[in-house]
Amino acid sequence: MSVPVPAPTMAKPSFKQQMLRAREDAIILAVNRLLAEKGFDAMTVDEVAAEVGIAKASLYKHFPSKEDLAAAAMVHVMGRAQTFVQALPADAAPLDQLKAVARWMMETQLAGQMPSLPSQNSSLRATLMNQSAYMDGLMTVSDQLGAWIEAAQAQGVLNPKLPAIAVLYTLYARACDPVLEFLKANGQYTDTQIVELVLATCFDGLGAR
Amino acid sequence: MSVPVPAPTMAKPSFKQQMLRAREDAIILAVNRLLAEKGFDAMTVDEVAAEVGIAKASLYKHFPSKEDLAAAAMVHVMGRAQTFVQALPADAAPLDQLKAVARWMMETQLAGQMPSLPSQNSSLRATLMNQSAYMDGLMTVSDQLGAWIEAAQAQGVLNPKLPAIAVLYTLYARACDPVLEFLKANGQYTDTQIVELVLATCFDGLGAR
DNA sequence: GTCTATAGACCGATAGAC
DNA sequence: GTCTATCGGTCTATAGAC
Repeated sequence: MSVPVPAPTMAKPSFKQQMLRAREDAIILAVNRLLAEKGFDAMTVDEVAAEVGIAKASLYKHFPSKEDLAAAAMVHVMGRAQTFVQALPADAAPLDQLKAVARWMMETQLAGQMPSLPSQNSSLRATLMNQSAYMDGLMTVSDQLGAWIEAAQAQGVLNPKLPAIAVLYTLYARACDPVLEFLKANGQYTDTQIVELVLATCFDGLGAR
Repeated sequence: MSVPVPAPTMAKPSFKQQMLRAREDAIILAVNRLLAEKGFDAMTVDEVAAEVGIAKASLYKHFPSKEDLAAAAMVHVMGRAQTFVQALPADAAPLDQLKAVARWMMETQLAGQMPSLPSQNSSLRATLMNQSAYMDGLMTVSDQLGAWIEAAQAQGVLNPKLPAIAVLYTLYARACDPVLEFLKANGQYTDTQIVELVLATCFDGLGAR
């Protein structure tokens, strides 16, 4: 005689698993914030634990090293970036799509939610490059941006003389543009004004039109 | 009976003083290089001593702390910047002066001679702000750049809608623009091409003209 | 009663200071 | 060349859920 048995592979997440997942999210959020605020080197693992409100040892149950903590935060923002890019209206002009992405990066940075890592740190680089979720997201986003860049250049609204790769890097660099923080510290502009100001200098340049 | 005595205040530097001065220059050069290569946090004092070829204790005879080492390097580049700005032909167009300064900053960065400090580090900030040589140089350069910015805007060759402070910050940001290192790592452009590329995007923008 | 997660002490290495 | 502080990472005793 057979009795119904829940299929193990389809079991809905247990309460415990949900808790673990929720805590992992909290950890990533805290790391994201601290990474944006003080950078990788200045961020200590003890700080992260304190911010989340758990013991340091518990952190290491989730992430095997500080590098993996940072990598998880990068995966998280990359996911958000991918979501943002995919949610853009497909029928908008390519140039507007690029501006929207640049705007999103700057807003994220001003909101203190853009983790920024030292690009020289090699162990960190290695950890990140092993995160396929990050690399996949980066490739997907870059491909989409690349397509928009070429389309905008074909339309003649983006300078066709600029190599697409240079345009791409210039857009990515908005995620860590120090001008934003300088203008914010200066105090006489709102976040919105700062974003529009830097967006204008990025696409229209400093020179008169 | 009186004998000739060298006046202490006018005495030419003794040999020992010259040696000290020379070594101090060597230290600053090494710090400058290491600071440009790996940043403040990753640079260790032992490395500096090893690079100069002196004992760590000797370093502390010259500079009381790691922060002061970094500050000395910043004073040094600020002096070089001041020299460069003052050596520009006084009769050139203001816009060209600004471009020349931006170009110099980018060339200096690409040459690995632009020390770059974490702007969040408060003890470092405090040490730097106490260095009047640095603050004076920064003020002098900023005043000169500000004058050129306003002149260029009055001539209508620089976008008059942009606040001068935003233009100034945008120029300063070229000293640590990550696009340079990205393009360099990319490998398909010479340093000169990279500088001209980024200079063009900075002044002309990404959009078509 | 068993099992797991936690808190917090602890260790080793490294780097700044003198 | 030594001292000390800090930080990444580990270990163990305990509390609490089931």
